Amino acid sequence: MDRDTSITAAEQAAIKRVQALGIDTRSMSAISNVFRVANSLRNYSEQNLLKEFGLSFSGFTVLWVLWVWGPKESHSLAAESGIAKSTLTGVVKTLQSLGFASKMTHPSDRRRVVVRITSSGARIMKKIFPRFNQIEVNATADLTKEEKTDLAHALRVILHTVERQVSRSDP
Amino acid sequence: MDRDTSITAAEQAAIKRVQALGIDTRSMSAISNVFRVANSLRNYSEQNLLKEFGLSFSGFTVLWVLWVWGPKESHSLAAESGIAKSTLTGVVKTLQSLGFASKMTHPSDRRRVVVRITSSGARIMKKIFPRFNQIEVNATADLTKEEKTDLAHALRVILHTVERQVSRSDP
DNA sequence: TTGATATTATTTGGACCCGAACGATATTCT
DNA sequence: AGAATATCGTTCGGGTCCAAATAATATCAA
Repeated sequence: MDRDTSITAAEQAAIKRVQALGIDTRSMSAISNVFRVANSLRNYSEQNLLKEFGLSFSGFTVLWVLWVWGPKESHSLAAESGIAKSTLTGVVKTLQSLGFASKMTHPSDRRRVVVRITSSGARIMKKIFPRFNQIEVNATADLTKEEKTDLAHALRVILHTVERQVSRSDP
Repeated sequence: MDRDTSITAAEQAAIKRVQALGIDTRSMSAISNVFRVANSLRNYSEQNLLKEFGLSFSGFTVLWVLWVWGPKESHSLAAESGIAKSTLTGVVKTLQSLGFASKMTHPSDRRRVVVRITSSGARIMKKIFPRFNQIEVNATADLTKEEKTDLAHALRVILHTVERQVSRSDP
């Protein structure tokens, strides 16, 4: 089957709407489609995979970070997961109630908290992640290897650019 | 300046963690970076632009859809905005309180509701959107025109692929 | 040593987010 | 026409999401 590469009606309407305003539609198309794909895949994986284990996308992300990195302190766990510290408190509470994560106070600083994945959490992760990856494989099934590599590459460039701007406006 | 195209430490750790599990790391890298970029840009634009107008990213998206398409009924407005109908109720309520949107019952079917952008909302949108586009331009500043086009293209292919899968598993 | 300052995670308040249940309205069937 | 069915948007309950305020602990200063 020929793959479908057409611009959606929404994107066409958007371009038409802004073309008189001096908008860079090339950048707009690139970024707006990032949001569309992320949203679509987030919903899809929550519905068709994560729901089955009582996990939200954020819960899955946090668990994934713990699985990849091992035990982590709250502030870096939140940063790595892309959520605020205050949000992390709630997400970890949910993960604890599911038995997938546990908390302990830092051995030398009682303000700090170390979060770790439980063996049950690791077992679940070993089951979920291949299925999550299958969603990733299916989503990119109509791209060639080179296109996938180029896609990841371009997104990394954007990520570095944005992070540089964030850190510059941070103080 | 040479652009930074390096893989982040997080991505390296992730690849190392799953390489023994038969995971397709190429697809993983492509998709996980979509999430990272979307999350990063969403937070950035909320913090540095939308907050100033009392808008959430979702509120901005809904207003954008109304601006592009004109008045819309709730169900299609929700679908086009990528949120659930129940979520839309609250978001529109917020937009109303800001004076950016208004609701009316459908002329021939009193179950339905038609949402439209107000003139104040349109005025705000004309102010916000060029600035939002500037964020998009900055984010993609280190990509060539061709790379931006290819990026949008690849993302559209993914979008079509995912939507096809969704519609197939829908009933 | 004790008071001031800084750095943790948590709580709070309000918005978002979803699916499921609900009530109102339309449509279809007999 | 009247009853059953379908289709709207809203409400509800529970989790996520954030910044700002708070509480607990650690560090610095005098």
